[in-house]
Amino acid sequence: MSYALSGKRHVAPSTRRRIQDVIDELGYRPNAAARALKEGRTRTIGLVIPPAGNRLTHMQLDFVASVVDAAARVDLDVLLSSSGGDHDRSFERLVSEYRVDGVILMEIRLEDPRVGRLQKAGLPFVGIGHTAGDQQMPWIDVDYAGLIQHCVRHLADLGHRRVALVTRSPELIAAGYGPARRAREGFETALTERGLDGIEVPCGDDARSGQECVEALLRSHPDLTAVTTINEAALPGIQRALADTGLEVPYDFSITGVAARTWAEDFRPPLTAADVPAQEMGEKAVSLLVERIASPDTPPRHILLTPPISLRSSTAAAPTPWPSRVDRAAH
Amino acid sequence: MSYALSGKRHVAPSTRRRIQDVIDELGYRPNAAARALKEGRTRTIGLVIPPAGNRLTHMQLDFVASVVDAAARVDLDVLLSSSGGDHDRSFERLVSEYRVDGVILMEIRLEDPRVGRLQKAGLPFVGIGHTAGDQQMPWIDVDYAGLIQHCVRHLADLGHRRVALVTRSPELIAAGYGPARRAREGFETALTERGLDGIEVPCGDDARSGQECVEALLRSHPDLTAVTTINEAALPGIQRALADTGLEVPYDFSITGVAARTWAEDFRPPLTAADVPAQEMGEKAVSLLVERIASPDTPPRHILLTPPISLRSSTAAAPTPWPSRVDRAAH
DNA sequence: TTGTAGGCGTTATCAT
DNA sequence: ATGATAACGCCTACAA
Repeated sequence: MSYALSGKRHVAPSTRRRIQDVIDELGYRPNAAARALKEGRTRTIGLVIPPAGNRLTHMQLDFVASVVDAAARVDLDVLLSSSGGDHDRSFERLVSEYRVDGVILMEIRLEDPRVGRLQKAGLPFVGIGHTAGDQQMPWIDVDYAGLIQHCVRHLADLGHRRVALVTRSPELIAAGYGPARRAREGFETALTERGLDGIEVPCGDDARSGQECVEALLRSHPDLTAVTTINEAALPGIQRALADTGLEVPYDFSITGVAARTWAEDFRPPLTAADVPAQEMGEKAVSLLVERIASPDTPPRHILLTPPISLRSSTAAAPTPWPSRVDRAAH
Repeated sequence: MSYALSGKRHVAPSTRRRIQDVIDELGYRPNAAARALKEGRTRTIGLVIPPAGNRLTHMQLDFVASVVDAAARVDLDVLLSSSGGDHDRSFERLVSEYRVDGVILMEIRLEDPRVGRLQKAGLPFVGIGHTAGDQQMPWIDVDYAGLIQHCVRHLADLGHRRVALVTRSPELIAAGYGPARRAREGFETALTERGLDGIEVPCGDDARSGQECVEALLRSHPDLTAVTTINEAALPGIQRALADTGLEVPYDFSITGVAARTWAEDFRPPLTAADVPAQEMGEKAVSLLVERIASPDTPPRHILLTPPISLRSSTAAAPTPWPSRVDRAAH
């Protein structure tokens, strides 16, 4: 077939013309599978998302969208696969049938069997999140420990003495979910450092859980004056529970944490929080993967993102314990 | 190669054993591209999502997740592609390089060039949403017209005389976005039918826009007592604008519309709304597509979903015009 | 029951 | 400058 006219070698205008006519007449379209077979690569990357049961958070959604975007920019297609749950077949197909040139693995667990699987298959991949061990793999992660530590310090500086950390669901924690674990580390570090009282509570990824969780918290710890969280989906519920209890943010109660920018800005009042740079993560993940595909034997790079904490309006000085709520009227 | 032992024909245990040994030793793994080339199908479907710029709504997200899920259940992979914006190359690759066996096309416009493109390519597809013309294509859609009509009737029954329809963004409407158009039809039908005053306002897909939009609405139409909407992303803003104005839902003001179940339930108070059955739509879309791929010449089926309107707590009798807000204290 | 050959559509190489 | 040919890996029909 005289198809080397994809610019590879020189061709006479007349021939080019003739070929074009044939293409038009026969409605010729190139076949990706044949090309993939010949070239040994698919120009497709796999994106492994958490199972659909656990609905994706905004952060994750933004991340997926930005991966698709970044991939499209370098002419890569994205094959979606949810792993975990009952359809691990999908993941297995991805890694074992040469369907993709590389994989982006979301929601890595501290001990994650998928990592070993990918390594055994020799398929290039980058993780979103990192495992506990020192496994040789490239990853991108958000520095939850540092961020939460920073948040708690901020609260301590404002005079809060007892703060709570609202983390993710019990199941996720039990499964060894990195961000939850590392948020805890940062939380405890800051607690010790500043001599604060802290309480950590797991919380489902939805408004209802957030509400119940904070209600319970306020009942059991009436002296609580601040919360920090990595659970953005719980935020509307947290807000609601506070409002229902008659606590006004930030005068009576401070909130801070890490969340997608939209959520932080949509919070009322706007949330003092580290804005997870989902867009940036998506772009970096793709370029890291592309790099990895090109040279699989380079030592893996790690990118730990520490977005700045945007000071908005959800944190303020701790209410003075006694007499309490009238104080601020005096200002 | 002697591995028609994928169950096709009978094979002696000894041979099978021998082959298995070789497989293990060489680390043989089947190659999807080769299979696709031979079989003439890819076992992959394409899912065309709106461009990442416009962040996906929860409805859309739920839909994507359920498509991935349903596809996995029948061992199909999902190739993601965002169309519109600047990366139409991605869409073009999808339709013209035999990368997928069929396509699910989200966010169909009333006049949508992609439909013609797919038809010309002879690629099976199903649309989420339908075009204006009588184009021969299978689709699944939500009956926005009927739903909004129903919502307005409900408001009329409750005594509301002037209601607003909060629709989607001006750009989307200008682009001929079906749901916006059809919501308008239903709105106007109900208005005429019941002799109500109505006003339709476009609104961006985010909380901020929702808030601004309702604030403007309340300024320009002080006698407004109810809103119906198809813009779920605007809901938090609508809620906020009302609260800021001191209007209590549902006593002073009623809200209803169509939204993902989560949003309706998370609304405060819980929203009387038609819950978009995203999950069901995803499953149906996949099975419609599979059917279509199997027999492309069958006349295309259409599925118009009319989910029931769940009566929750965001609608109530219109406040009596004069004297107004004290009335309900008397109850 | 098992081995072998040919072709799916592409592209790279070799010959013209 | 262009036409012919082989090979990527899988599947299947046919031969042994």
